[in-house]
Amino acid sequence: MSTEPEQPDFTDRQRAVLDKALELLVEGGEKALTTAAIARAAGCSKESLYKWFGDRDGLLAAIVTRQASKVIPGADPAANMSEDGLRAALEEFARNLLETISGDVSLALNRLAIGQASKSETGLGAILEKSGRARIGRQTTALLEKGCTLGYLHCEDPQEAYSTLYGLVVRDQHIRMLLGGTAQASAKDLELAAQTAVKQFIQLYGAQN
Amino acid sequence: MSTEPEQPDFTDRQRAVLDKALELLVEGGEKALTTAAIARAAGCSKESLYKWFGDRDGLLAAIVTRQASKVIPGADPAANMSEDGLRAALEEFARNLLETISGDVSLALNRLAIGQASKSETGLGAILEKSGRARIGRQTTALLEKGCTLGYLHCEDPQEAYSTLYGLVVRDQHIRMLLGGTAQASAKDLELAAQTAVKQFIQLYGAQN
DNA sequence: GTTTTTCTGTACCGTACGGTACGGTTCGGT
DNA sequence: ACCGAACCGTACCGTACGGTACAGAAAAAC
Repeated sequence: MSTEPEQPDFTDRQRAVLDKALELLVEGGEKALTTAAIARAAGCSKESLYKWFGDRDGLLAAIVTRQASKVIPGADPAANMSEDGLRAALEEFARNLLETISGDVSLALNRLAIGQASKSETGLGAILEKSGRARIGRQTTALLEKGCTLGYLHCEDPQEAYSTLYGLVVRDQHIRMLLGGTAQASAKDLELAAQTAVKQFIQLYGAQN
Repeated sequence: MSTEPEQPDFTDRQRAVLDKALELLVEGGEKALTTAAIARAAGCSKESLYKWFGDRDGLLAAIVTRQASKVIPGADPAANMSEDGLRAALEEFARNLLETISGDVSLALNRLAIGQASKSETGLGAILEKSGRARIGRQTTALLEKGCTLGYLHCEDPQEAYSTLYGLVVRDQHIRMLLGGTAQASAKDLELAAQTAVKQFIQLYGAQN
């Protein structure tokens, strides 16, 4: 755990293979993600898969890592912004979050990581957590802090505030979708949900507190 | 879907087998839940398993159904209660919810259902949803409605309010734990989290709104 | 006590999958 | 033109698991 050269970079070819594998995963679940199927779909040999990724677990980890590395940086902290700017940024965060967690790719990856959670110490969940959720979390937490220093928000612990915001936005949608329930409805509903969540958040953490 | 004779009742023996199977599931994940292992642990033959439950999917469904049937009714709607009584009831709901979702059994069952979500139309997720989450949801929604009629709360849509309460209570704890992250901390933190969530909820939906 | 049903334990079958071996091919380097 | 590395395709191996068959014990029926 001390010195990890940690070569998370793959060849273009390997990345393409991982993308193909992810495609398979999305449309067939984990059971469809056999080494043979991946090799066939990606047009490579099983031997190459094992040479590149070690074993099946390594392959799964690579898939998750690769996708997690794709998360876009998102909007900047915005040097000086208005109160409405903050609200807009929060609403965009909420919209993005809802869109992301209801996406096929996100659902497939989360299902995969959750399925592996009990066995095998590869820790896909940790990868998802660190590369995906935590990163966007840190970003938004910084945004909240900014809102605090600008006097728009009043919170003692930005971490805590972020957690609350997350809860207000996601509610039980994520677990519902993971369990296979009907996907989040139209973009209209999504927009409305985002607005409602942010309104409630500001009601809790707004400056008039 | 119209007429479901639906014989969810099993022999005592069969129930014992299902409990043993659940035990296996909890401590080993789905991969440990082989028919042979269940038969060995429960002291019955594989043939009996197939006779009683059809096939493996039927067995899994039976496990989930059985456990879902165990959810305790919880506190009554409480005929006439004080405002503090409402708050106490809400806090108890929050505590119970956090305790439940962080329990080994709940995590194992949710992981199982999520893992099966992509394939096989057995719909374990639907069973969990209907028997577990929805039931307690309806109950608490009724509680919120009561709070409204008593004038303690001010909400247009109790369903919506319940959803918000859920989000405030659970935040991202559930998905974090499903992904394998460290379990919820001490009972002290749990109590504090419940109180905070209810306080925020009342701030949003309290009568002074 | 005999018969019939239900159960256990074990052995068995087919299949699917993870992982490996190997011959043949492509391709860049020199 | 030649060499060697990387790679493809396929065949192969071992194993694990879902599901079935069967023989004998237990127990219930009569």
